[in-house]
Amino acid sequence: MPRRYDPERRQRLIDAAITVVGERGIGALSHRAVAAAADVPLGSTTYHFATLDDLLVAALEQVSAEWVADMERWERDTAAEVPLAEAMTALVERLLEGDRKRLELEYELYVTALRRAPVRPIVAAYLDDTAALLVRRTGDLSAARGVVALFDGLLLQLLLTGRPFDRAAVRAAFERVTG
Amino acid sequence: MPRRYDPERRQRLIDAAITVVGERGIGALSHRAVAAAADVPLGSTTYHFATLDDLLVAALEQVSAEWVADMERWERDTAAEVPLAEAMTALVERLLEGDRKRLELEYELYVTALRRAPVRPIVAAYLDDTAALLVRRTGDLSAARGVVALFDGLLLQLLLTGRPFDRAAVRAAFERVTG
DNA sequence: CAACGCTGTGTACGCTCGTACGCATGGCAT
DNA sequence: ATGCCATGCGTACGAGCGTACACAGCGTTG
Repeated sequence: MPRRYDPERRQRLIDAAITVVGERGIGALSHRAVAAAADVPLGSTTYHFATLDDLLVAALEQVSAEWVADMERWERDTAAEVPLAEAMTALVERLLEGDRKRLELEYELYVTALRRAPVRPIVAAYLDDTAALLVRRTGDLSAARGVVALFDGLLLQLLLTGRPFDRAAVRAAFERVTG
Repeated sequence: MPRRYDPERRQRLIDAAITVVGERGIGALSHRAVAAAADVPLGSTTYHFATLDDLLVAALEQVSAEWVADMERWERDTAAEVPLAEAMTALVERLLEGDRKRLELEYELYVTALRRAPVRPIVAAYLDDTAALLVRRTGDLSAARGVVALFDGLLLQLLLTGRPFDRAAVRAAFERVTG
């Protein structure tokens, strides 16, 4: 294979890692899998990311940043008059209709943080950022955290059971917690 | 090693698997790790559980069953007059003071179910059983599911951030959702 | 009491993996 | 123009893994 000049190599490896993890789970992340997905030789991955944890952290940081940016966009685009419960319900519905693999990855990220210290700050930042975002609507930080908790719990339930999305039930739950 | 007659072998392997998974995570589960933890030869684990998934499912079924039994005991021992929000808050507090590894395992079980089909029924049963339990208090199934969602979301947040348990905030959240 | 079959044991094969390392190459600073 | 060093590439090593399998011992059934 001819040597290829590739100044974006590092970023492309991160993207490939996200693809691998999104499609096959964090457990399937390996230097080799990423190398194959990015179509680069094995040695290249170990050059840019000496250990597998480095690669995992870089990938999850990007996933998390994109997720938070998404939430910020959502908050900005939601009129202040819309009741929070309604907005949250619509958000859950939109997410479930979208890329489920991405949601699964998000929650895999959560649980990975439980066991792997280097991942903890990423999740902590996500939780803080999201709560800070919702404070604009709830006015109270504890309440915002409660909304995040309900949001995560409901999404997990819906993903796990595959139960059809019940707008009324979800909205009722959010109404109680945001009321 | 002399042959040992051991009619409880299978159960002891399951217990060993739970120990391994609890201490080092589901990713660390292997025939060899379980064999070492149970102090039996490798061949024995493959005899009782032909594939690793069989072993994982058996272990997680037991974990889940114990968990549900715990919840049932808790519900039975909580006087009907105690407001649900107060009871839930006390439960969360008790759990956080207890064995955190066990909680981590519980949520690892959740996320594992997202990717591994054989584990899904276990989690689905847990969710159904827990909601059925709480219906006795809420009277309404959707509301019960909402309580479970908030419960899981809050526990995850507290485990992940390591933030100190804030009884007032947790209770306020449950009070809102339990109306 | 015999033989069948369930249970227990040790070993081996083939695979994937993380990681290390030596060499090649060419962009860029000088 | 040139030389340096960041980057790219291929390979190799040792470890851990799932799984298969042949053989050994003993409880049970007839």
